[in-house]
Amino acid sequence: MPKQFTLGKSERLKSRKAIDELFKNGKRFTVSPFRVFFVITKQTELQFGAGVSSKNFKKAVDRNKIKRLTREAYRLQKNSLQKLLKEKEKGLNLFFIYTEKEIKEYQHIYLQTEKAIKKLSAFINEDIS
RNA sequence: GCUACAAGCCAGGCUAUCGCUUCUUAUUUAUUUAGGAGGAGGAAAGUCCGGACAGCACAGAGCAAUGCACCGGUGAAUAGCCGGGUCUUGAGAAAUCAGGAACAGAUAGUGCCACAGAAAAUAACUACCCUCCUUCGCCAAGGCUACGGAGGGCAAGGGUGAAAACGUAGGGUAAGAGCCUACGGCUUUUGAUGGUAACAUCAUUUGCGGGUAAACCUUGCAUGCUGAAAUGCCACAUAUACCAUCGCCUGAGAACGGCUCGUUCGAUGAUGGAGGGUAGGCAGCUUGAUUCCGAUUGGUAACUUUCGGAACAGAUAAAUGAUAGCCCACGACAGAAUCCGGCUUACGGCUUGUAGCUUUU
RNA sequence: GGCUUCGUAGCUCAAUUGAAUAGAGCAUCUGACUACGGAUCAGAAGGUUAUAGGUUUGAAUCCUAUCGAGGUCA
Repeated sequence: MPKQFTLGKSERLKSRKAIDELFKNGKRFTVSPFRVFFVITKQTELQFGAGVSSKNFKKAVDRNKIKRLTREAYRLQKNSLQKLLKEKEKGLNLFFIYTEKEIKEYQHIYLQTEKAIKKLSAFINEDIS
């Protein structure tokens, strides 16, 4: 039986080229602390990345903290997206950028990530129809 | 008890659940799953110094640029560290104690020193003194002499200023002056003694023409440049096309990565513009001048010799986390990116020592 | 990871080969003008020159360290 709540290397957005493409041509929307970039692809893969601007957070410790919290919230909630994509036979490239200037609590980040994922699944449904 | 400084140590722990990453064993071999082991710091930071390592260059010469500047030691090396000297600040009656020093040269040259002040640097001006001339005045008719002029003495005094041409005392003189003498201060030469040396002490000798070199500069010493986005290999991909300028051996330019000489190369050529393609993987990549502990050799010390033991991450959009519970001091500063040695800065707790203040006895 | 520039009134800038009260404009405050307000005129206040040391008789300026804000190199 495979694990559910994983976030391994293959599930992260790693290619520099793909990221450049995402910021150039991807769609975007904003949910409270995050600005979400995404692109719907033909490969059936869900790839995710997170980032924080060094202008908003000067200390590397703070940036790491936020990225970890974001990854954690995404990891526990990405299953619904994965299921949807399998049904529709599509892929998705995702990037979350933290835009607030203060560190929020995990609970808040968790809730906002949930909203973002709901919005994403709505976009996927529209794209198909 | 509080505060400051110095030294040393620690950098929350345990349990459960879900996760990340490296290595390894087994299973399967598109690779997945399971087990085991490991997984940020004292500053990982600032990038202020010094190296290792790598590439290019390495016939050489000159210029420039940058850095350093008391002595000795230490170490791979430094602007680090240790010890010493000199100067200096504070405390003290003193011995001494505790700091600080960018501590070569101002007699190689140039520049600058506001205001004030006569003058901020070859000493001029004023003032003073002597001789001569003129003669207002006085007069006992011999002379004396103000002011002024000429020549000479050049040197004390001149209220300022941060700073004014050694200080004090005496002699000397027409008036004066290190002009001379004594004491003191600084300085130059030579010698002796002590010390590896800086230097110290003593003797001898030469002087006493400000400050500023964190102004230019001079002297001595050192330095080739670049920096893991270095570099090597594999894979993939295209554009020997277009425009401008120069040039095709009477030579554009390139290399010697600051410049010049000089040397070598040099024609489907060079530079610039605009544009096209690729930005995947492996090595470099983590065990090395390594760090720590114990004993030991040498040394005042920094450090070091030998032996034994222990420890040491390796990511690549970038790994150490999240949630819940318990305990305590309720957790500060803060996240490796080629690797080491130092310095600097940020900061929680505990222990020890020193100093100060306060309270009680 | 490397290199490099800057920091002056609330704001935008001067003064940068060291020389004494650090200056200008806008904004602020007070007064005049007006029935009131604006504009205008007159005046005032506002600075530990980012911070801490040092050199110098004297530092915004020179030097060192720190803090902060940019820029740039594939």
